[in-house]
This record gives sequence, C-alpha cells and structure tokens, in this order.
Amino acid sequence: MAPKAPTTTKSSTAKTATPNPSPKERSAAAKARLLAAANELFYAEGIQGVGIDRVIEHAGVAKATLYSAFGNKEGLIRAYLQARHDATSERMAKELAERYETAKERLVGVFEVQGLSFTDPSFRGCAFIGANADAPNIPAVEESSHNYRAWLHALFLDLAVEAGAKDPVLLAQQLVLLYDGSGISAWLDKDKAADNTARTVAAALVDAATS
Amino acid sequence: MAPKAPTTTKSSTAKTATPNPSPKERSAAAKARLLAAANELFYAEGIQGVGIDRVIEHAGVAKATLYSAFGNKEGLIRAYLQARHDATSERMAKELAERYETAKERLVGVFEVQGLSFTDPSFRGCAFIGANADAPNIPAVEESSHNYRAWLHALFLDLAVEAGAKDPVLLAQQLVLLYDGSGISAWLDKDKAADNTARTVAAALVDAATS
DNA sequence: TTGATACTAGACAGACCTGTCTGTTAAAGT
DNA sequence: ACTTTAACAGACAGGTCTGTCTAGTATCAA
Repeated sequence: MAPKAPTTTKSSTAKTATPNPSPKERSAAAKARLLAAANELFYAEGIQGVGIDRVIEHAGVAKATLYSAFGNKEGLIRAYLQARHDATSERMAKELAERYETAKERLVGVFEVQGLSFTDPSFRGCAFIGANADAPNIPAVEESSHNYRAWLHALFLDLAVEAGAKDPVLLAQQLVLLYDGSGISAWLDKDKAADNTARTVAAALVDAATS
Repeated sequence: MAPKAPTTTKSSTAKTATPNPSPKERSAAAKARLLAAANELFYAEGIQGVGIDRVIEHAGVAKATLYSAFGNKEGLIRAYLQARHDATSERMAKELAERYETAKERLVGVFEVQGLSFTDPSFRGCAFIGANADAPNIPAVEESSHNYRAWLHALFLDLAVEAGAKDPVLLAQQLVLLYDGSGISAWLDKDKAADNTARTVAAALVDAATS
C-alpha cells in the first residue's frame, strides 16, 4: 500500500493536464470514485443493504471524505440516482440520434436502445424501481424517481407529438407500459429478448396511431 | 390490555367451534396475526426496513412466539410471500371465473381484475418486484419470486392456448409485459387508470392473435 | 394434582450501522 | 519557510438489528 508517488518537486503549473493533482482535482477524483463505488454497490445489492463502510472500502477512500463530499448517506443516494438518470438519458439521446432518422423510427428504437443494457451481466432492472422498493419514504429517492419518471414520459410524449400521432398522450402511456414491462421481464425472468417482444408491439401501436 | 377471557371452566370439547381456544388453536391464531402483521409492514415499508420488533409489536405477540412459529426472519419472509402468491392467484381465478365466459375474454379480463387493487390506498406495486429489489440474494425471495413469475406466465399461456392463439407463447409474453408495466405505472406514476391503457392494448393483441 | 404445552414479557449478547472526531500526511500557494 | 487545504486511518458514541434465553402464566390431558 501507500504507493509512494514519485516526488516530482517541479511545480507543474499546467492547468489543463494533471501531472500532479491539485487539491481540487484530488477532491474531485475522490468524489468520482465514491460515486462509482456507490453505483456498483447500491445497484447490485440495494440501498439499504449496503453500508457506508462498504462504499468507502470499495472506493479506497476515508470515511471523512465521503461525509465532506456528500454530507450524509442520503446525499450519496441522491447523487447516485442523479448520475443514473443522467447516464440513462444521455445514452438514450445519443443512441437515438445516431441510429434513427425520424420520430416514428425513434419511438420504436427506444426499445432497441433499452435492450442494449439487458446483455450486461450486471443488469439488475431499473435502478429507480429498485430504489423505490427498498428505500421508500426517503426524500432523495422520491424526488429522483419523480424526475426520472417525468423524463421517461416526456421522451415518449415528445416523439409521439413529433411523429404526428393522433392521440400522443395515449400512445406515450402505452409505450411507457411496454418499456417498464420489458425491463421487468429482462430482470426477473432473465429474458434478454424482452426488448424484441416490446419492440414488435410498439411498432404496431405506432403504426396504428400514425396511420 | 390482557382482556381476561371469560373463565368458562366447562371443558368445551366441541371440535369445530372455539368457545375456549385449545393450545393448537391459540398457536394458529398467533401465527395468523404474525402473518397479517408481516403482510402489512413488509408490503408497506419493505422487508429490510422492517425489524422483528416492529412485527411482533404490531401483531401483539411475544418474540419467542415468532421464532417458534417461523424459525427465523427468512421463514417469516417466505410465509409472507407465499401468502401473497396464494391470495393473488386465488383472487384472480375466482374473479375471472365469475366475470367472464371465454378464454378470449379472460385474457383481457386479467387486466381488469389487476386494476381492482390499484384503487386500494395501501397499493404499493407488486410485492415480488419489491422483495427482489430490497432483499436480493435471500433464497426465500428468489424461490418465491420464481414461483410467482411462473404462475403469471402460466396464467396467460394457458388462456392463450385455450383461446386458440396462433403463437400462444408470444401472446403470453406480450401480455406479461403489459401486466408488469401496468403495475409499475399504477405504483410509481400513481396512474390508477393504467389498467385501462393495458387492457386496450391487450384487446388489440388478442384480436390480432386469434383472428 | 401433576405434567406437558405454548404463550407472555423482557433482558441479553454480538453484530452492524451512521455519523463525529482526533491526529497525521502530503501537496499548493504565497 | 509557512500556511492552508484536503485527503488519510481509525477510534468512538449511540442506536438498531437478529436471535437466544430466562422466568412466569394459563390451559389441557391424565
């Protein structure tokens, strides 16, 4: 342990690169390691089932660093869920933009992008469903889930409007049902092809709504 | 407290009624109260978040009685999930038999029966999804969930075969997606009309598969 | 009357959890 | 050279959890 960093006494004042980390950079790195550890452990074993000690050990960080960076466990939970939300929405936007042209294609393509995560061996269902089940009544969980659900509905609703659906609200609700159901089957039934099932139904619904 | 049962010294040896509870009857009553308390608390607040002390206090029962009846907490969890499974499957069978005649009607009717629970103020989503999220890696949870999922799939598959669907396996998978999605939306989005959305889509899928 | 059974209340051990605090080390800025 | 910042390791307090154990009580059967 204690890798004894090479003592480069030369004060490297370069601002962009990090030959020698400044205090602010060290702090940011510790925060990122904590967030990565929380993501792995909370997602795999649940929020209540993972203690602070497990997180800091996995991150290789002192306990005081966690409390300095996030305040308390709820702060870490909030940051974990926020990072999940950001990663999911950014990946979805990126993949939809790269893969499809029209709103109609994207409405169906959402399920293909969703299915990309099903083959990940660490896949364990939607993190927000899990957080609501194992840590209800925690404000950070309720608020983050509310934001996530709003994003998911808006994703489908915006595309449904853009695609010219006759009843975009109804179409979006139907597709949300399929999206959640697909995630549940991929998780609990270990059905890695659940996205195909959902996509087929979604295509029929989109066609019927924009005929 | 201690309601001081009327001391009917007469040894009532009647076997069907219970004028004075025998030890076996007292034991069964305590077990039933424990199971009811576990059902309320585990379902409302999660399995990990509810301690043994809360359960015995809510049931009005001593701690030793719980450990004598269920062995340990996992035994209580197993009994709780088994009771949930039994209640759900029995209610579904009963309501489907009372309300509908043909397999086609019942395939769609499942969603109407599911929706009956959405208006219950204590509704908090599927108990097995919740248990898997907040207490993974517990054998009692894994086994009970496996049984429940098998029941759900068989429910739709048997009806799909009976209705003469062209691809009953596919139809059953599609309807399972809708069923799970409907429960998630009713829970997380507090959309008490999610069963209507699901039922409309289900009707279209059943029609298409049996045309 | 006596013995067996099954509940009651509650203390207890041992583990774990969150959050605070002390003291130390290493680097940046001045 | 000196101060400031922020990480480190780890002890600690106060609480909660599961599961065991001791004792006392009430009922039934013989």
